[in-house]
Formats: sequence, C-alpha cells, structure tokens
Amino acid sequence: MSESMEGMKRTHMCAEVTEKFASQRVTVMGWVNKRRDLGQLIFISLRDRSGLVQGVIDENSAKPEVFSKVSNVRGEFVVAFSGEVILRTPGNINEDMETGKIEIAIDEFRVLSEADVPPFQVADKGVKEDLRLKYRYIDLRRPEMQKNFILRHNVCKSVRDYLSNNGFLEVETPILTKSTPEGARDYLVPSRVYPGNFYALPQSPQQFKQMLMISGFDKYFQIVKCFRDEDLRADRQPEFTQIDIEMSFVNEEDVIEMNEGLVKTVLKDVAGVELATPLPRITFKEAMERYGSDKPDIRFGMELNNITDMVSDMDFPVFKEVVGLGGSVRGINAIGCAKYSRKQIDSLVEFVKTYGAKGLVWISLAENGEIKSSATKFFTDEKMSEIIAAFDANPGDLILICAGVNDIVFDSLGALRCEIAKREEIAKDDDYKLLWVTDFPLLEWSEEDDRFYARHHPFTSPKEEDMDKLDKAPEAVRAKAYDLVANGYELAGGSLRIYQNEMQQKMFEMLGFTKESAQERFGYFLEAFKYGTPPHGGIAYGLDRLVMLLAGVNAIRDVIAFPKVKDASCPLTDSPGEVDQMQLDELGLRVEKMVGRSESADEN
RNA sequence: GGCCCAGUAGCUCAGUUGGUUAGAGCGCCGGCCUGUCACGCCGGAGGUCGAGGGUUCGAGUCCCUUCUGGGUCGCCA
Repeated sequence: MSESMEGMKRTHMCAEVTEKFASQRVTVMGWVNKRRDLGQLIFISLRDRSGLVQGVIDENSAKPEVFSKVSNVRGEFVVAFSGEVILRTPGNINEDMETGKIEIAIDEFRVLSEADVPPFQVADKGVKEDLRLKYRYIDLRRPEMQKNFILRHNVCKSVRDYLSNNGFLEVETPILTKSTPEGARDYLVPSRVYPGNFYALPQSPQQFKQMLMISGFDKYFQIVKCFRDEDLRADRQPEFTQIDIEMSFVNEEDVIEMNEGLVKTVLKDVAGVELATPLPRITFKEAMERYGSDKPDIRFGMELNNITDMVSDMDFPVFKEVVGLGGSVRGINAIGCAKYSRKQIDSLVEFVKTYGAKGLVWISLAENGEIKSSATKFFTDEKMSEIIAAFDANPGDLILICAGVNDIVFDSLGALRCEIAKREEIAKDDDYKLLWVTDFPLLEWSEEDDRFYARHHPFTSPKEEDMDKLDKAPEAVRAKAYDLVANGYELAGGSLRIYQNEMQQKMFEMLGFTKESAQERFGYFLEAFKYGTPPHGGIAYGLDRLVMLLAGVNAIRDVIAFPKVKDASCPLTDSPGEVDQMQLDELGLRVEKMVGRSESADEN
C-alpha cells in the first residue's frame, strides 16, 4: 500500500544529515538501499542522489503500526521517514559513511511507492550491458553512475562559466537541417510538407557556427547534440555531444591559447588537476613518425624507431621486399617484455594482423643475456647488435619490428604500443597527458573514389606557406588544423576556416566539385561569404570523451544517460521501431524492405 | 560487411576427458534474532544450460546454423 507524502516535507538530502544536526528532527526521502532486520530492532539504509543515511527503529519504543510498516519494506521501495538525529555510540560508528556518526530514530514512516524485486540489484557489479540498458533507470541509481552524471554536469558548468567569462555567447543552431553528403552518413528526417524531401540531423553545426561569425557574434559556443549514422565503438555513439566553439579575428595561436585556458580550468574545477600549460605540440608528421598515430598516448614511451636504412642491405626477404616497394621497417622496444611466452608474442602478431600487417619480427633479450629472434638466421651478430643498440634495448626487453607500407606500419605499431601499455598496465587513468597535434594534411587521396577528400572538412584553410603547392602537389599541402589529444583520444579538433570566397571555390574545385555541384550543395553557405566574412576559426570537443576520461571509465556509454547499443538500437525504448501505415502515407513514404527487430528478439 | 570474446537460477559465476539427480555466493520466500552497516542463524522455492539442428548408447561439454551483448577492423568530411 503506498501512501501520500501530504503533510510531510523533506528537510534534508540523505548525506546532508551529519552530526551537526544531532538532536534535531529531520525528514528524508529516498529509496530503501537495504533493510537490516534484527527482530526487535530494524535498520534502514536510505539512498538518494546525495548518498546514504541510516534510520533505526526499536520495536519496544515505536508505535506498532510504524514498526510494522518498516518491517515490511524491501529494497528499492520509495519511503519517507522522520525522526530525531541521534549520535551513534563510539562502537557503532561507521567510518566508511559520510553520515556514519549519526542515525535517524524513526518515529514517522511512509511507504510512498512499493517496488517489485528489480531484475538486478543496485549494488550488483558486472551486470551485463544489455540488461543494464534495458533497465537503465535502475542502473542509473548506482552511486558510480550518479557520480558520472554529477561530473558531467560539473564539466558543462565549468565550460559555460569559462567561456562566458571570456566573452563567448551560447547560441542554438537547428537540429533539422540540410544533408551535406561529404563525410559521415546522415540521419534523415522526412518532410511532411514536401514528400520525398528530407531534413538531415547535423553531424556538427559547422556551417551554422561559421555563419554566426559572419553575423558578427564574434565568439560563439554551444553544448550541442550531433548525429552520425556510423558504426558504434566504445568511444563512439550515433548521437553524441560536442562543445562547439568558434571565434572571429583569430589565428591558430589565439585558438590554442584560449583552449588551453579552457581545459586547464575544467581539469582544475572538476578533478582538482593542475595542468601545466602551454601544452606540448607536435606536428602530424612527427606524431606519425614517433607514435604511429595522429592521437598519440604520451603517458608512456615505446616510440617508433625507423630502421629501414639499417636493414636495407640485409638478405631477408621480409625486409627486402618492402624496402623495394618504398615501404619502411620500423619497430618498438617493449621494455621488460622478454618475459612474454611464445603464445603471448603470437597474440601480438595476431593483433597487428588486424591492422593489415603481415606479421612481426621479434628480438627477445633474456635477462641472462641470451638473444632469441624469429629471424635469427638472417641477422649477423653485428647487425643484431646494431639493431639492439638502435632500440636502446637492454636484457629483459623485447623488440618488435614491423615491415610494410607506411600506413600499415604506423597503424600496426601505433596500436601495438598502446596494446602493450594496456597489458603491462603502464598508463594510469588519472594521469592526464594532453598535447596538440598540428599541421595536418589538408587533403586525403581516396583510391576508391579516385579523388581527394578534405581530411578535416572542406572549409579548412591551407597554410599560407603551402599555397603554392595547391596545384602541383595537393597531397603535400598542410592545413591550419589542430587536434587536442588526451591519453590517446582525440578530445577536440578544429581549424582556421577559409574566409575568402575565391579560396573556398578553389577548395571545392580540388575536391572534384563542379561549380554547379558546389553551388547546389553549399550555395547558401558560399552566398553568405559574399557579405563580409571575418577571418575565423574554432574547435569542437567530444564532451562525452572528455567526461569519460575524467570519470576514469572506458566507454562513453557510462557517461550518457540513455545510450544506444552496438547496432544503434535502444534496448530501453526498443527504438528504432516500425511506424503506422498512416504516418508513412502522410510522409509519402513506402517501405520496400522491412527488417523486424522486435520479432527476432522475442524468439529468444 | 569481416574478425575475436561471452551467453548455465532474478544477478554474478563454477561445472574436470562427453557419463548418476547441473552447483556456489548474492537476491527472493518463510522462520528466529536488540546494535546491524557485505548483519547473523535455520529452512525453502527457483534451470528450455540463449535458440535450432547434428554426432553419440549418452551433450551444459563436440560439430553446424542462428540470436543477443561486448571489443575491434572497415567506416567515422
């Protein structure tokens, strides 16, 4: 039987009831975390967003109807109780609880809402993802999850405060907008008024924020949902949140400096971390050479070492072949990994194969000085010593070498050094190592489509000093683009934009657009540039990733209240779902192929 | 679309070489208990071993197909 809360008013959140309220009467409301029933004495551990507080009731001094209500509650019932705050005797203090020095002597008790036995307990650890998400509202009661969302709120607040204090305006941009087929797949929304026409959900408010610069807002930001219909990962959801920023009359230095202030402030505000600025910067080229990645994790070393020249004279087919093809031979020194068994090394070989590598050549330096290798017979003693010296390897180390075309070698070794760091638990979650990666290539050649694509987006400005290469060697042109990288994650990415119409036309031309097709797709945007465009640039952060890093979790699902699962569906609402024929008719849509989700799921 | 891992009680898991009636902890139900806080003690219920097919005298265990979830490659201007 549930009761009304009429006449009862909550006076405190659970965790607020500390010893300073001793002998005061308080009223708390929340969920029964646990009932500990000792017969004539019952303890109720009550939970709300703030934490826990314990209520106690003694059969001998309590009204029988109150005692009976308390003895009948179960976990997750929503209850309210009032009573005097009493200090616990020294032997009964719970040091692990904020409110462990007191308890509430219950004299009034109401069951506001009963609860079925939940499918899993709030205290359960390691509950499977699909179950957690199906009953997300219960999952979100877990203190770890509540902590994540309080953190998320604090991050947003810190960002808003900092940007507001620095002259930024938050302006909202449309969610129903126009499809821009460059880049990720769009989510489409059919138009009722114009059957056969579609809005697209924004992949980012890129063009709108640039038009806001043209409008003279000068400094804009928005904490905004973005949508990309691509496959999910631990750090990728189809809808995610960006901290989107754009500034006028700035150069790269201005944008970088402002953002260093931002991350420094956020880290200090929410995590108490002192971030040393200015942050290190490396160019894209250097990031690839040293870390095999454009988002290097610099919490640990194991940098890549190019030994192509050193091995070019060797009569080893694996090396010889790639050197002949213009590829390279590079490796890393996995410090202290000579202990790896053959099986463990084989698993590393399998690991790099997923990145397209043919395999790994390894040299293991045992503690006792013995040297083993997967290619011993091809190495002279002299060559072996030379390579070991090049990697600065000592007894106990394991050298892992990959040969192939550069892209594959970088991908493989870049991922391998992170994999080894993970296995060896070298990197700590609360060690935040941020850096800027700069000087990205402007364009990327697509073999498949036989054309260039903008690596960042088609509004990114080339570097002045590379302008002369635009026609002769487009692939060598660098962009005024920068990424903020933290612990191996791309935390933010941005650029200075093209603000001159001729340059923008030129860019479209290079991307293979005809004047007409550029006009058709981006006409409104090009038009806007004609009416007074300030030089501008900006950046966008993956808010979910930022919060994930600060929360010390390894999937953005844990910092998104109602996330999607791997196939982009939602186990809680069971979306996406079919719609009525009437709705389809109204939109002028006919479904050709239907793949049911619910039917197949029900058969299990 | 590819590859890898997992699926056994409500939850988390164990289950040997294929062999008797599939177990544990938590939770749940009933009883006892006045200082618990992972309360304790006694008793009980609860299983399509994800599903389908196959091999076998015999399958949770082996094989095939499939579903669900996770990770990842491709993809993500």
